[in-house]
Amino acid sequence: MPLRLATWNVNSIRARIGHLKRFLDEARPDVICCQETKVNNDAFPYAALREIGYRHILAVGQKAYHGVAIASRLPFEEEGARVWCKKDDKRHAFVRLNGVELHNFYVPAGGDVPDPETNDKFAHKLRFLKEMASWCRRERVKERPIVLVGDLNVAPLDCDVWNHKRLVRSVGHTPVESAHMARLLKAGGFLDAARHFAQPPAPLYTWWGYRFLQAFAKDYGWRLDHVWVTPSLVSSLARVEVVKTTRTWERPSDHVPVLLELG
DNA sequence: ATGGTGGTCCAACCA
Repeated sequence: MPLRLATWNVNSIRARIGHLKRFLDEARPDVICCQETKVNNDAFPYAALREIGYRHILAVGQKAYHGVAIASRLPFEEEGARVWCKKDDKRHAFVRLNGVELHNFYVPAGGDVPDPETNDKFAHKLRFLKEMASWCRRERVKERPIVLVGDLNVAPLDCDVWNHKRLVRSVGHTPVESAHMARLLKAGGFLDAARHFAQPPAPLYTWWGYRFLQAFAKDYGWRLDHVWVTPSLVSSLARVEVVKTTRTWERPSDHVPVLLELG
């Protein structure tokens, strides 16, 4: 039975609930993983999602910042969340469904200056990626059927940003971040599923910033949102699609959804 | 070289 999964940094699930419902109606994933929900669990829009068939919901939220959620048409066989870097800032949730473990991450953005000595946010980001890698080794992630998705806030390849040369010193695309991500991929034995279908040097982006108004029109994008699978799931990979159209909707999230289909 | 916008929640932080 095919399984359709989506990941989307919605940049506030309450501000984006209309877009989220529209996307779910059009793309019809079985499961959606959201990041930056920016809402406490007691104010989470459970009813709006249950009304359209996503009856199983795991919200891991807090007020104003961060927050992740998983909403599903299929029941969860297990669910949970983990604290990373000893900061309980709601950046991870996981469920098991159809025998597949699904991990939803929101990696710290890292601030403006790519120097861990002077910028605590950048140091936190690197620590977070390192801790993810040691978790992969400790939990023997590569031996299990796992899908890891989310806003990982790193565009690791030259063709993951609109201008590599110009952005190579910018947070999100520095060599040190790309190296951390490469080690994480290796530690979990993950395949970067989006790049399985859109091989370099094909450009592929999931985020176009708000600050420059023409960013989307000029395709000044970054690939910050990722869908990875462990080796036992590689043979069932059917499709990955970046759904750019949501970025054209009124008052959009700066990120767009990524769809993953396992056949 | 700089600043630009958007969300949360009403000042200032984060992205």
